[in-house]
Amino acid sequence: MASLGELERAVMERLWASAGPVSAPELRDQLADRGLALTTVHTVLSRLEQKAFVVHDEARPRRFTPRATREEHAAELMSEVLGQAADRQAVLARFVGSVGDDEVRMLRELLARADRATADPDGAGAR
Amino acid sequence: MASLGELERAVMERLWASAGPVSAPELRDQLADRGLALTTVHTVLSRLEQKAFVVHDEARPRRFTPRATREEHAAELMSEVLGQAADRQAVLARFVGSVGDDEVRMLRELLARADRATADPDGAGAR
DNA sequence: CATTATTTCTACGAGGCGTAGAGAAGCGAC
DNA sequence: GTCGCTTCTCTACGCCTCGTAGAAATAATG
Repeated sequence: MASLGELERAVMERLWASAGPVSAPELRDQLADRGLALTTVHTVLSRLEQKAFVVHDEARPRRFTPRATREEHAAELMSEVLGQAADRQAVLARFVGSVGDDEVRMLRELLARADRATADPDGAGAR
Repeated sequence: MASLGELERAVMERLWASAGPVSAPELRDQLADRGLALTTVHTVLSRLEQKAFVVHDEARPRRFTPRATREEHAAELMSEVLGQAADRQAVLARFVGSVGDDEVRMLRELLARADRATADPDGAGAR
């Protein structure tokens, strides 16, 4: 996956933090502390679009939406790293070992849920 | 964590694939298909050292060793991505959902092991 | 010591990214 | 419909990273 520069990341954070689509002028205002010109925001947005991080609608002014949620993006990155590894088990072992107790608990719970979903694909028994 | 360029990554792969420390001339030979000058290899190695990806000994010629194994590195990357996320549970949920059955099995096994380790920190009961 | 191998220092070109101006195009007020 | 403001597109430029390597210094070896 393409990586993001500093400003690109900041813009993505704003988009992710927003409930709905956001226009370039709105982004410029939300990033007012940086004192960016509107055209700068436009440039960054078009680069983010090239990298398939955002899409825009046809409204005027154009409003931009992230292609994935922040969480989807993070999970994609993690999967990508894992997927490139030859010895996935070793990677996962290190990962589980390095992550905090909270995360281990979360994983356990998620795996238990995945278990139920596998045994009962429609989830009928859980409703 | 700093990211790696194309050649930098190729060099790391070579180092990871090697049993022990590797010298610059050896690396040049192992990457012979690229036809690199020895100085190019040196430059890359010193950049990798700046980024703390490798260390070298004091022998002559200098021999280079990765700071972490390939698996440690991958796990670090994954932890880093997860660590930066606000909603880790959501990220982990997506991650578990996107990963294959094999990986889910591995995770289950690893968590079970972590369980035993927690209940029995010295691992005495497992020996 | 002379020659060869290694290491360090410096540099340069390409590409990514932060930055923004110039000019075109759309939109609301009159 | 024209005017003025807002937005959008195109182009550019400087900095930094990375692939690349020469030149010069230093170490090893016969």
